[in-house]
Amino acid sequence: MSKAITKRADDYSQWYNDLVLKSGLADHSAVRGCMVIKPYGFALWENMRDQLDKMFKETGHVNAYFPLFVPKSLFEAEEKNAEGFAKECAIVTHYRLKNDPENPGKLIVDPEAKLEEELIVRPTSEAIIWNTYKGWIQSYRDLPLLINQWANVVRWEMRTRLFLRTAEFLWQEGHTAHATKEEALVETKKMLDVYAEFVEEYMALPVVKGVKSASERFAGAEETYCIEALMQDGKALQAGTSHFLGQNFAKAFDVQFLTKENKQEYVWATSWGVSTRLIGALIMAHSDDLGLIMPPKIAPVQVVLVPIYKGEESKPVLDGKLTEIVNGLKAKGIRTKVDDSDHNRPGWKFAEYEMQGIPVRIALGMRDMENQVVELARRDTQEKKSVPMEGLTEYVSNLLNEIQIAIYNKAKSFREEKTTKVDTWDEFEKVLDGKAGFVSAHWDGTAETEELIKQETKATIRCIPLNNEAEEGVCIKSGKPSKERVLFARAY
RNA sequence: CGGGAUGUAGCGUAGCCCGGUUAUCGCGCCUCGUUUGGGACGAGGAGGUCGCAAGUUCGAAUCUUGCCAUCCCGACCA
Repeated sequence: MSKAITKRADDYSQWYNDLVLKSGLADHSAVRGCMVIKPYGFALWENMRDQLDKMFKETGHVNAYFPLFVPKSLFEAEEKNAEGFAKECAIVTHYRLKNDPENPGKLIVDPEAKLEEELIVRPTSEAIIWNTYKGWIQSYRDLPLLINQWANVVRWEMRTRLFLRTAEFLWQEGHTAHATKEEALVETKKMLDVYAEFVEEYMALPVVKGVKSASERFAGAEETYCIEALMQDGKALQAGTSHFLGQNFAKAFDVQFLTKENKQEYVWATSWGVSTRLIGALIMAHSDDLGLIMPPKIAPVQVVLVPIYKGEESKPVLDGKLTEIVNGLKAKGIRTKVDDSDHNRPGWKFAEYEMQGIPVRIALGMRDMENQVVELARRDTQEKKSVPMEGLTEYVSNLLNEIQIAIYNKAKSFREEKTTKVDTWDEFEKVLDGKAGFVSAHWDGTAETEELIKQETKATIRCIPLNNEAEEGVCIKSGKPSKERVLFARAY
């Protein structure tokens, strides 16, 4: 019975959904718009989280934790931020249930237990954090304050999608305070670089670093930097953001410090975050019709070993050899799994671990024992070959690195092939509807034109790339002059 | 919240139009045995408020009404 799933443009959503469910990363939950992250999916998230955490610490940040609930009065303090999130908040209004007098055995919300002030379940933590920072910052000596938190947040989206847009999701959010604008800007860009490095090096996913147009900016930010990735259906995905918040939150929460010169000044702020959405990006960018493809550096299991028994007497022989191989791999820090269960046959196991995207599979049978080889299959290219047992650990270790690079290069050439420069409106529409992907085009810089383009084509400005070259041109829509190209795409 | 579709076992489904035995089939699950180089085979077995509620009827998975949920398309978004 085949579990194969097909990736076609017209049912990409279905393909994606099947992949998430069948690979064992996550399940739909009983709660609307939420998901259950299963152990395999969580192991992946832990690997990503640990690596990011390490990178945050290397750049001088420390972790802390702030409350889930934000009193409404704090939430509304920074007006733009509050307005931006107002339409997607879960709100706690009561604190007690009681027995339903009309319905024995059932509970109702106790109307007596209404909160005087509603609590907002954080959709992001700027408000509660800046309210706290107010008490922590008095002097320039308290700065910079470089704090990150790993947390869950809730955004009551109309439409949800596994990993990409769930009502509750896991993320990290960094919130920093600085004495000067320049320093805060450096921090904003530094963290964008950290994200780009993580996503490219560890997730093998090339990204475009850029800055958002005003209308795509984070609510309450002066400038939003982002990394944008391209999925296999030609749609773009925002993979991470880093915001320069100016003094907006400092002013809203009255966070001032005394400078060396004994002057009161408002602090400068940044915030930055990535979420479990990155897992969605990983799935959509690398997978094929056989299932997931995990980049070795973050794969929960890097090598799976499958013995192929033949008769009772083969078991101790093969098990012994497998233990030896596994010990060698483990000594090199390689994450392994041995599947010696006898209720599934080898063919079943092969298909199953391909679905899970385990980068390397080693099969060992009596035939191999005679020849002192193993059968080694790599997930990304589906190549199979016999490799001598002698020097196997070294071979596998090198292969994992090679696979990591190969996956990245594949995704990168895909993106390059799907990035098109266009100079006319006709061409613009044609590319979006046919080839899709990123479209690099001139834009007059106005929100009106941006909105018009969005209305007519559903394409948005993903970003203004940071490494952009100055180039004189005319806007594809309005014909007005433009100094640089921006990146358009349809997006998730 | 607008437009469309769908709810039958863990999953996928037949039956519904035209009401009538014990609700169909496949996968998965459990037991025993034989197997194991690409998703094994045989025998036996467990598992169901047919989304919920009300109505019509001698009788409802099937007809009617209301509600709920899910998915897809819009608006919104990490």
